[in-house]
Amino acid sequence: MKVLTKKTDYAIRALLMLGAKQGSYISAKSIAVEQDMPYQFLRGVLQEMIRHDLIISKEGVQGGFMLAKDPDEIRVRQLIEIFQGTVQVSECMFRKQICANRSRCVLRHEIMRIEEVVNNEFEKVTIGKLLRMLSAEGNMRPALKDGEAPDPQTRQTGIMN
Amino acid sequence: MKVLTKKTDYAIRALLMLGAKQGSYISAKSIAVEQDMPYQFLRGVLQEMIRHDLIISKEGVQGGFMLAKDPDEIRVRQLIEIFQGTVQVSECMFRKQICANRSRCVLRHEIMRIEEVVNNEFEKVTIGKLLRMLSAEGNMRPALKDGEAPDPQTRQTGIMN
DNA sequence: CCAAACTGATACTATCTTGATATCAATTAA
DNA sequence: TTAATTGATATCAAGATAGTATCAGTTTGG
Ligand code: FES
Ligand code: FES
Repeated sequence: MKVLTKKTDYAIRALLMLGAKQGSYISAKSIAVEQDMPYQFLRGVLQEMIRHDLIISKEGVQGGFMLAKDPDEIRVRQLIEIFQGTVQVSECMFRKQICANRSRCVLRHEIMRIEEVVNNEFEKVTIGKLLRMLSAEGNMRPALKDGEAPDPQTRQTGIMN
Repeated sequence: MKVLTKKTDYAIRALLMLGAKQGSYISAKSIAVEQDMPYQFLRGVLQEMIRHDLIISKEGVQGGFMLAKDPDEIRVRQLIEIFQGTVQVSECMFRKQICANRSRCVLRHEIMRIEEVVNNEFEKVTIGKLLRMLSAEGNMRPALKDGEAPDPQTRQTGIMN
């Protein structure tokens, strides 16, 4: 079971980059290069976030993207909703035979409670919170220079594979 | 985001049927018919559960499947693990640039905590618990007779669509 | 003004996961 | 002995996710 898909993953990381340089426009290309994401794919993700008013854009030379709101108001929960849809229990359980009364179904009840817990937790995690953690712990890394290979050390330690 | 896949869904429902008639062998066919599941697909699910010692089987005429343990010891969590694998946060986040130190990463920390909460909750839900709820609330329904159409009333009310 | 650096929009392809089917051998009860 | 059953496995279909390509429109700096 995968909690975060690539789109959500890329979205969060892109937002963190924008959050780290608030006030200036950052191009999709620079994000893609620095964070090693597929350019066109990332662009789609960014456009989706524009539609949801999380970021704004400027076209043309020197254009790019910028946060549209306070990082503390951008919640991972919303990102998950945007890119992965709301949590669904199962297409269904217990069709005909069982569960004559849906509202009283235990399993359904349990699962909806769990769903709520998960949502509440992701609600608490904001881009702002993540940004503060990153800067506080000095985890921010310099971008790769042109043609430079990613540090293999980093690949193994700092990263979830 | 889908919490339970078809396999887990079918597994739970099959186990409930077995649990409702403990001590006798129930054939895959009768489960498939009664619960309206694809026969061969269900068989795969049942075999997987045999491999994990949740049920036992008897071959040949009058053969079928039977619970291998107390319903209270069959946990939805284990079923999810069997059919959907353990919860994965994301294939990865924050590769090169960010998260030099994986163990200190906020997001990772948050997500793992959430994962634990979810697992704990599903751990509590057992087949036995579900069985008791079902019988207590009179939710058990008679099987469909040959060629009989599912009650449309039931389709709309008793069921999660 | 024009070329280059950008985003907007959208269509397409590839890959992976899930869901479903099909087949054949082995077993067992009547 | 035959029909009902499971064991094992191979294959296919459908859907979701991931990634690519293209072209039109906008902006800026020379
Ligand atoms: S599981 Fe759907 S109503 Fe009970
Ligand atoms: S998200 Fe992977 S280590 Fe932080």
